[in-house]
Amino acid sequence: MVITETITQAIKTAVEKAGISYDGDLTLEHPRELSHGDYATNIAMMLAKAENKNPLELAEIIAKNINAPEIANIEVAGPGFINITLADEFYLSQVKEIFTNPDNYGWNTAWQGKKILVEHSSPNLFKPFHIGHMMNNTIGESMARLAHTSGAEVTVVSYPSDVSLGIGKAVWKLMDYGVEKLDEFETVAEKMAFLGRCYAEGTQAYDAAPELEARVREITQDIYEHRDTPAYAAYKIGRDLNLDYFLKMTARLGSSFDGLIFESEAGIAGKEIVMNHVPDVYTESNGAVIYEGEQDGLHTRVFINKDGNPTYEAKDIGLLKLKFERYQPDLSVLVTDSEQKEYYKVVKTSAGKINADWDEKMVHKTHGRMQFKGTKMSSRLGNTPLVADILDAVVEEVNERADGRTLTPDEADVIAIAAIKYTILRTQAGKNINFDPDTSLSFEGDSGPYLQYTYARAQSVLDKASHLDLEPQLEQPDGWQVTDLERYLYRFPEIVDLAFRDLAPHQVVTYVTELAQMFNTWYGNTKIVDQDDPATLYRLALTKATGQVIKNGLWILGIDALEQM
RNA sequence: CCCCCUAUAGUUCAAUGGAUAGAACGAGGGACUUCUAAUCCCUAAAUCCAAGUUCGACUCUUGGUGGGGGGACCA
Repeated sequence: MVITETITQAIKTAVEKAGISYDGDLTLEHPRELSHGDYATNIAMMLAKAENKNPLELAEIIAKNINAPEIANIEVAGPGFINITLADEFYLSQVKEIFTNPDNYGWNTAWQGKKILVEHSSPNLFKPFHIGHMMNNTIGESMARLAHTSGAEVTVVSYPSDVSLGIGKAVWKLMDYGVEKLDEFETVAEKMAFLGRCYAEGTQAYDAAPELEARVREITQDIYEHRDTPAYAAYKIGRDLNLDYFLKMTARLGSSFDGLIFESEAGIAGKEIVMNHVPDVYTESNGAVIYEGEQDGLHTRVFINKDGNPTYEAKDIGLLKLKFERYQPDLSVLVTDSEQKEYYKVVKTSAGKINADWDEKMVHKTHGRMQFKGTKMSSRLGNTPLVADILDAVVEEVNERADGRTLTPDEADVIAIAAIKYTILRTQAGKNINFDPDTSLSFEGDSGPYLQYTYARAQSVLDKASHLDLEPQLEQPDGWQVTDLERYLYRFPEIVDLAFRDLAPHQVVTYVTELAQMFNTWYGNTKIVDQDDPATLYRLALTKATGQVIKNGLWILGIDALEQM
């Protein structure tokens, strides 16, 4: 049985023995201070009023009746907390767990046999891959990995925007420059930057010159209908370049996709569904088909415009259908920018009236924005930092900091990505991040590289021990003083479970950072490898266990651990 | 005008309604002949304002103020 359940049961039994009937929930938490114990419950304070007793006295009575082999000590403290300290054998048993199943330590089976679908990193082909996409990718990838820890079968999809008026504008600009201009750029990144410029400049030109509208609409239609025209040919070139670049870039960041669902596919499916549900779900208004969100406390949105074309809303309905048909998920997670929050509520609510699963089995998670010193970025204006540029800059910074070490280009890349991902994931998803490339990216203290460094440091210790023929041993030596590490390691599965339930990677960040700090402090005042000290072997076990938990935590964050740095 | 989100050290972030609000950066002071100093130790420094609920509030409620997002044919 999981330790939290064991203790919860022991407390419930104790409450019963104290002659109190109570079958509500009770909170079991880790006290902020390790000196207060490993778990604490506020049950006495909660019951005191109803029982008309002093909370401290009540706590004493309950505490006396709590009994479990895993518990070493129970104390009543503060306003009526019952503090529980676990037994040395329990800590040891958990370190053994880590050794038994290292690569899956922390995972559980709550969703075994079920399917979870995650959609993230959906690009707009022709728009550059900028920092906002990186936020989405980082957060989405981590949520997908959290889903994996639950034992579920996880499928990851992306939903590229391959048709839109905006793309028509970009293609117009591309043709205006001449498609052959693409050949002037050597690297793919430069070609991408150029296409991004076409998108921004095409939009500007369109806004400034109304006479362009007819031509742009024609191009857009060429794309929709795959007409054999120069515009469609130009579009194909740009689209394929972008898609290829997108897949390579996300792979570099550590993501892969099991499937792509294109906006053009979803549009066709969506229009049909929406039309089939007029007037029971959607209604006609001013020539358009809308959903009246006011009936649900939301706002009205247009699903099919007066030209008969599906808007993004209808496309999202089509997307839902395709997702549920193709993958039959028990839970479908969508990760987008928070600007789509209110919008998606309308889509989701209306979708639920067509198929209840589309609402009930669907979770929309949003992430905040990167704000650059208060300036909202806008990819449309083309002044947004591109992921490629940011990575280059950070890699350069990493190499400067390497300070005598030899880093391979891959290692520098992995460290740079860790630094960026950490800044994104440390904050609760949904909140905006104030990003200043000069100061936000840290390589010291709370940072991705700090975690990587701590892991590498642990490996280095193990390495040294190994050369001395010293191997970790799972046995607490006589007179062993339990360390903070042991009292923290066993919490990892709890943290992972909590983080999955809320799809909140930042909880993993916080935990792994604290664990790393504990390890480094321990490292600082303990000589781990000491041939004359028999406790060395158990210290090596702790070192190995800690490294493993850091590595597993980093995996959830989508950050690679380095064996040395 | 309406709806949603948000406000914590100088800065960037933590804190299932609990005990003395934690880290990191920056500032000041220390620690490498010893397992990796991208590290560690010490010091100073914070809950937007006003009411309310509660044994107990950064957390919940109401009203302000500042910031962000959204509000019919963009995505």
